[in-house]
Amino acid sequence: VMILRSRFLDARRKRRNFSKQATEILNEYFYSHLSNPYPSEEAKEELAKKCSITVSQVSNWFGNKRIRYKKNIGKFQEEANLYAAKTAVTAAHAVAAAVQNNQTNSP
Amino acid sequence: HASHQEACRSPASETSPAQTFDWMKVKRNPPKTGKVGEYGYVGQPNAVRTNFTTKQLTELEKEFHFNKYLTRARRVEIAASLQLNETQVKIWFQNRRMKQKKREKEGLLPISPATPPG
DNA sequence: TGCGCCGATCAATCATAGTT
DNA sequence: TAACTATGATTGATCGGCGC
Repeated sequence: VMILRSRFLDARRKRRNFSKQATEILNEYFYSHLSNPYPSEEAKEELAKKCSITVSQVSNWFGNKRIRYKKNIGKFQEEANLYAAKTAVTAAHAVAAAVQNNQTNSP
Repeated sequence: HASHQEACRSPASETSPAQTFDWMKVKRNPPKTGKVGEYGYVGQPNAVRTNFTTKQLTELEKEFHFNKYLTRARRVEIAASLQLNETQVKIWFQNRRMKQKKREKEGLLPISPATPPG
């Protein structure tokens, strides 16, 4: 078993978890697009900027998230409901704002 | 099988996290990387990911630096000398090119946070 | 009709960070 | 401190689309 792992011992070495808010942003996107969690290149760039990470890292995050989610959906139910509720509130606010905006400046 | 739950809905914000969408059912076919015999394909469809040895990777890397693209002839030579399928060599180069491109892209933008507000 | 390439993704695994 | 889990990155290989 001379599987020379030495080739790795250089990159994956020091890994840093993303900031909590970055993960928050990524999860919000993921769960609010659960029917099709495949952000476009543009969306990835936007997420990358908001999270202060690279586009590749956004791609890696979604790739890992999708695989791990479908591998064990049950394990993510709690998280899914959490973000579902969160986005629901956000959506409600958005609607409220839209209504407000509609009443104030709309022919 | 088919579900009949979507009538009208916003592009975002799902209401039932428990739903199983098509992307969750996606399954990749197992690798058909069978061993190459003198009589053509032999052996079972290697159902697992091949682990290239350091020697193979070193040679492939060396060749890559010489040529980013392979000719059919060169591919045959390398595959034979490294005990790999022509397909594996072809795929390795393909992935290597993508990796190279990603590196060039990464090593240019990240270091330039020049982003004016607005 | 087939092949190689691109771009995106899958899926398994590695090595580490965080938790118990 | 050890054992276990969560997570970011890597990579051989697949999928769909494009051009020749």
